[in-house]
Amino acid sequence: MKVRTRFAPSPTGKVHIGNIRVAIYNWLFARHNGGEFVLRVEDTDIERSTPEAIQAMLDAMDWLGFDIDGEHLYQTTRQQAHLEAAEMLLEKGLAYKEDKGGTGQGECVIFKMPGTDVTFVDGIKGKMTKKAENMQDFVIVRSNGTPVFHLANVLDDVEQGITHVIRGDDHVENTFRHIALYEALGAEVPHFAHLPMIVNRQGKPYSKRDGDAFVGDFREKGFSADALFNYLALLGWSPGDDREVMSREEMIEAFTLERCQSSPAQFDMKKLTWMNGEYLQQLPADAFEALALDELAKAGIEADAAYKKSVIALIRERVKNVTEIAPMTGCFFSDEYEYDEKGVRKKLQKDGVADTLAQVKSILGSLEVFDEASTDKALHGFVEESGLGFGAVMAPVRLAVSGMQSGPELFPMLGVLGRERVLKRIDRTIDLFLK
RNA sequence: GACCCCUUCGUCUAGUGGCCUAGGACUCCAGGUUUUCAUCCUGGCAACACGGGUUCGAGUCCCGUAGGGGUCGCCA
Repeated sequence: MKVRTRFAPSPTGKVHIGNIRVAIYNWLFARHNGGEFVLRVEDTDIERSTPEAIQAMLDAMDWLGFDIDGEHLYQTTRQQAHLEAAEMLLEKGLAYKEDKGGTGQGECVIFKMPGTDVTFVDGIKGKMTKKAENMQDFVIVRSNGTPVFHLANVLDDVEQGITHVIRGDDHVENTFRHIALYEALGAEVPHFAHLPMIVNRQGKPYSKRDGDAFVGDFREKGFSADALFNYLALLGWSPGDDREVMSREEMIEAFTLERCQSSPAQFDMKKLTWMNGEYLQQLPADAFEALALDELAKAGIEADAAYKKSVIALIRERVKNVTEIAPMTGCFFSDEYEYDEKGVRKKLQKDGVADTLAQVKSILGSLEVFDEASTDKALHGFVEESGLGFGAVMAPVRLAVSGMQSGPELFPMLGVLGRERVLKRIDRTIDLFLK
């Protein structure tokens, strides 16, 4: 039988990374087995399942590059079928009506547990058993006539032909009940696998307070979808060798449930950041350029196209996250950059620096051609003649033309900035700090 | 409290009875490269929760203990 897995989110707001990780594992499992991966929108909570929330969820899936098979199933369209199934269970005596707890709200439909132990083999945790005496009957249709999650979920999984239900740890208890439901319904029981949860820095499950755990937040923070996908896939699963940065094809090829961890994993922003940098560095030069150009546009930076490209090439190797690009290149596009205070104190405001900068300015001003090679040669010459150390000359120059203590290599930077800017900035620096 | 589950470096993990004086990655630290910062290279710190078994031999199997998590809704 063809493997078919599903992702069944209730679109009640933002998509949590814990949920998306479950989707990733479902997707990897399906693809590894040449099967299908479908989506079901559990939108029965009318209050919170707004069109916007549904769209946000779909956007997140799309951004992460999920290819979803077939049509999406919206649970609200299935209510009739759910109710008919409940009716059938009632007729067969597998469920009964009762005003549970005597609330006066009217009668609800309650599923009768079969009175036998329930056992299943979890794809991750192994054999799981629950004794009959530890399980209770449960409501499947509310007294207001609407189906409850358990009924809807099971029926829809049957409808969609789901062969493997891979979901969060928090569903383990439900699974015992669901299996009883499948059997009462005369449906084939699928395989189950329960993934442990992701926990926060304190080792606790994510709560609303951990506002940084939504897919959209990572997107806004400049993480690449591929890096996030890869990182999340590795949070609780490993290919069994030392590979970490992996393509989707490699992950699909290596993925098995047996290799999934059965204990919770802690989310580590530092490692995600590292991985994001790896993905950025792996990018072909033109792809990186396009990305960077986009960032500059977002920051409202306008400049000559060729100039922008040469600036981008300068910072290419140092970027770990696209959001660093605009701040890092600020001094190339505007004279209004800030000076690093500490750098000014340590490198600029020292005896002789004014004189050094004046000499550098005159040397650079008299160059026939002004580019990386010529500035390199001229300033090295000056360092030797003057007997000053490299640092004593280069650090003030860097600070003068960029305001920063660190940054791209100095000579390429001078070449890109061009003579006019460089000379003007040296002048200004002397005026600002050395008079 | 009852029921279910989990437990290898700070973190993610490899490990399916001998290849483990426990390997990799992130982080951190030191050194090298670099005019500077970053990159890069080299090295370092750092773990089998605890206690009993089983076995010639246990991180690996069994039993306890401790700690952690999940569930116990006419939520999903």
